[in-house]
Amino acid sequence: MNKTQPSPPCFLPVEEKINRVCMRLPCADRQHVVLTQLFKHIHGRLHERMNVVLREHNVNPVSFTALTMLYSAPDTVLNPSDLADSTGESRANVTRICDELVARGLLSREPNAEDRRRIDLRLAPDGSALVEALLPTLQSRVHSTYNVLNTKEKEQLERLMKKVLGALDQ
Amino acid sequence: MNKTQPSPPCFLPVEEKINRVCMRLPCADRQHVVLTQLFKHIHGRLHERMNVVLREHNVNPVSFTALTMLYSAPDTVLNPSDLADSTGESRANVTRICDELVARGLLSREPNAEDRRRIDLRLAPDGSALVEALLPTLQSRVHSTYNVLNTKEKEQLERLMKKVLGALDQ
DNA sequence: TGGGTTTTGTTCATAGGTGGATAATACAAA
DNA sequence: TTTGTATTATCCACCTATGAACAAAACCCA
Repeated sequence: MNKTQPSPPCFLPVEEKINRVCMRLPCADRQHVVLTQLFKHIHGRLHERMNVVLREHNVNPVSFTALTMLYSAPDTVLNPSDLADSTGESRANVTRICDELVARGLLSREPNAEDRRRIDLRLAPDGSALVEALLPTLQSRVHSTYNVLNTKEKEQLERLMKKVLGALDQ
Repeated sequence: MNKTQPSPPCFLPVEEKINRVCMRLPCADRQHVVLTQLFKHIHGRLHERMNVVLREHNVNPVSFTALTMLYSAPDTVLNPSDLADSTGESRANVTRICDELVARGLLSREPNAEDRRRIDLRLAPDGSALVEALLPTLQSRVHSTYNVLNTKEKEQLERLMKKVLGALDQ
């Protein structure tokens, strides 16, 4: 059971630079900077890998997240602002994304009967089909990465990240 | 000692949606999707927090990372492609960033004597001063987040993330 | 019933970022 | 030397994302 994990080669040069910064600026906490950079790098790689898979189907990560959120919604219907909340994108961006998805026939816009300010975004059959086709591929080509961790490690990682996110939430 | 960490409120709606997706698509591994979303959300928050601090000094995160990498370099000199590697940005983007930083007098461009294709980017005194002024602020307003974790948990998190990054590296 | 305040979705100007083409230089091999 | 290939930095066209401003509709409360 290894206690210390060797830095992956791609991260070594970055870690060296962090070490040198901290030598010049003793106030900086090396480990905290390292953690932030790790988050940045991992997120970047994950995003890039998703992009490779999605680009083959002419979708970008944000559009795909939107489709997935719709897929999971009751009746596969959401309003643009729900979608903005779910995806973390700005409402302006959601408008643009939906323009494109509607043009491709992956979802439809319908006026909401109860509140005339609202618009119902409904996932079209082609949209459902796309989500069902892509998720397994993402599963095997992106999410499978986590299988370097054993069950206990995955649980630890989930727990620690939720703790950090909670602290970032205030 | 808590074994399970409650999901922070901001993440609950996302986690619910993930659960519903996985109910409709049993092939999807719920935990892997959750981990990926956690990386995305944490990275987003960290980036946003940094932005708040940096914007007060009219710098964006990429520019600041570039300045920091220069700050840590021997003689505070790097070539544009070194900088692209260090920051993870494209070389085209580095050119644009440096245009701006040079215009603000934070660094200078000098021809490299040994290889005339190269350009030496040298951190100017104002650039050093900016790094030294901003790092402690980032430390207290961003990196301090990690203090919700105790020493052992920080080490665990660092170890687990390095393991994941290593797997993403191939 | 009115008046102000919120919420919703959209538009627009602009900033940020990328891939591909390009010119200049270095290098390697015949 | 010459010739071809690689590398370096830059420029350009294009795509993506954001914040501010806006109009329309809903809400709230005196």
